[in-house]
Amino acid sequence: MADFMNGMKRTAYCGEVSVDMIGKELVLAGWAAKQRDLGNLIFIDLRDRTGIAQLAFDDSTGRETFGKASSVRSEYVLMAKGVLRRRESVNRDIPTGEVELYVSELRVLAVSETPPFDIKDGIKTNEELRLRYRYLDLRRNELQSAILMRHRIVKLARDYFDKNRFVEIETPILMKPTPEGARDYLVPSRVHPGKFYALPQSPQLYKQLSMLAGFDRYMQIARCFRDEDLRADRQPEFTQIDIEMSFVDEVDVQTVNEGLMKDIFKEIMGMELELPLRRITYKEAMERYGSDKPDTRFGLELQDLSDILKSTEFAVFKTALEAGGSVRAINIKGAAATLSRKEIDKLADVAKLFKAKGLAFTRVTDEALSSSFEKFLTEAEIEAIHGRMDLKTGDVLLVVADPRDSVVFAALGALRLNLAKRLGLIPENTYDLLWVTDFPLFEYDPDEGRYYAMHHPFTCPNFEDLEKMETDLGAVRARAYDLVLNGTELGGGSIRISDPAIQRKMFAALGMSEAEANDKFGFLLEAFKYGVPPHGGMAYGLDRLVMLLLNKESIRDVIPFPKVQNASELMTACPTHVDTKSLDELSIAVVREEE
RNA sequence: GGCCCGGUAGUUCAGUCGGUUAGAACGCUAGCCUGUCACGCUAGAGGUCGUGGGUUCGAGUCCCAUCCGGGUCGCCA
Repeated sequence: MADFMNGMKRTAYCGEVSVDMIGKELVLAGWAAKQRDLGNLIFIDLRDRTGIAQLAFDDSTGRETFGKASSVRSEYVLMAKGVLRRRESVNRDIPTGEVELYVSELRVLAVSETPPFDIKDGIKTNEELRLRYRYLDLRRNELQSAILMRHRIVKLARDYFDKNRFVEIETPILMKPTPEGARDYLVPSRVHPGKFYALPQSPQLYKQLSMLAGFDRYMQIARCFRDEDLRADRQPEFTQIDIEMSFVDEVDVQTVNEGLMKDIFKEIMGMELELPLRRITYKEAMERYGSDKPDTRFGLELQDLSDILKSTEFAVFKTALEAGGSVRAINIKGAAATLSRKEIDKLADVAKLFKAKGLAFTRVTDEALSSSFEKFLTEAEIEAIHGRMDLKTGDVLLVVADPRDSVVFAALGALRLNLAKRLGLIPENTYDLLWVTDFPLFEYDPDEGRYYAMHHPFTCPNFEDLEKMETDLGAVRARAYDLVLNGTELGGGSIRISDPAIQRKMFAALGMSEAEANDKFGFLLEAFKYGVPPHGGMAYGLDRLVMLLLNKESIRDVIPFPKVQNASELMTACPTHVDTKSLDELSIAVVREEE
């Protein structure tokens, strides 16, 4: 049976014992990371969340205590009282390596089975196993420091916004389903058979109503839920740092958030951020980087060749241009040596993944120039392209043409990232933070044949584009902005519509009747009759921020208890079946279920 | 829903052209060991080769299906 803790109180953390505590009697507590039994001499590495301290036992140690020490195995929970002394041989690899606790009393508070994998940093264990035993994986320093960084960022954000007179307001977790946008997680109502709540995809409407209520500056560390497929940087349940402000324009919101970023980079990373941050428009981001979340840590920028080729006879380019599309290219400087014909064919597969029909190229080596398309062009066209692209010996030019600009951007944008990674063009330990502004208000869905709100239907149009709300939806710009870090969207926000007339235009543009708008958002429209301050806000993905700051590949590495790709949790094995009684109470009949 | 990658002792992996008793390291168990810290030495245990089916004289290896995990496209207002 395990020992009790009675009468013993921890007096120090393992990682914090130091030479100036030598001679003091201390009580340490933690997990046995390692036991080294040398016969008449035993050492135990005791681990807690601050680090490791060495416990020492020898033949002057009481027989019972020595016996316990020799029975200790990995992950036993121990409490040890003793006097801190200088080690006979110092370990320079750990901060506490000059001292050890010479133990007079040892309590084994809990034994442990041999853990299914080693609990140490840098292990290469299969993630499935680590997730099944997440509580063991979380004992590792690597994960502990990620969770600690989360804590520090959240604390810092709360302090920062408090200092700037923001109020943290808790918004409901059970709320009205929102039919547009991501799929909702639904929660059945027992009291209202056949009716459902939804978990929030974001506290959007409540934070806007908080502005209407006069709180003026709102913030929340908000848990959000989206029932969509997962990715390395996407979980069904995630955390946002969510804010909303009244009597502000875009720059006011951005300025407050830049201040937070500056504090985070300074306090967490020890880096000075230059403010104001760089701003580029959506249009420029797409044209130069082929992405609305451009990674600008490296070049490989896109160039438009459409004007040079406007009267070309080459069918591939000609049909793209005649249909209103474009021909664009990137020059991969000096890559001819590394990119063989075969490699370029593989790049074509990448482009095809993004619906490009093919990838045209020119490869210039010392020996020869090989090109998939130049034989179809005139001398003048070739010369103009080489000039604009600065094409020299050793370079590889990649060209994508398509009737849809979006395909050209997506394909070249993906190639750009792919090549930068492969060729090692991305500098390490560089954090490139910028605003992308002037997003389009609408996005066309060719399948449905209609426009959707790119952000959400409460995003304010740019006033200069108001008349286009009736004539040219695709050209209307939104007062929306994204914060981008190293090619990942960290957060986004907008100035909201506070004018009922503009809101009506918005719903009309989305093909939503007045009745439909009232049914879905009636409470908001009603509220907006009673004095709406101009307002706007922003939300950041906390998980992504921590992931990027720690240079992790996956968001799972910074979430304490994450879900796997099929949205289940391996440790508790949820979701799960529920008993018929529970379903009956909810008036729910299951028509199809998983084994 | 589509495509791609992976699954062999507790863990990380190797396993040749389909061939006889499936290996290594670490971990684990036992014994010895007074300055270790990747302790050392000796001995030992440990396998449904993800699962099911098929081809074959013979399958970890080939084929089909399926499960699990990862990446990605669609999706993510």
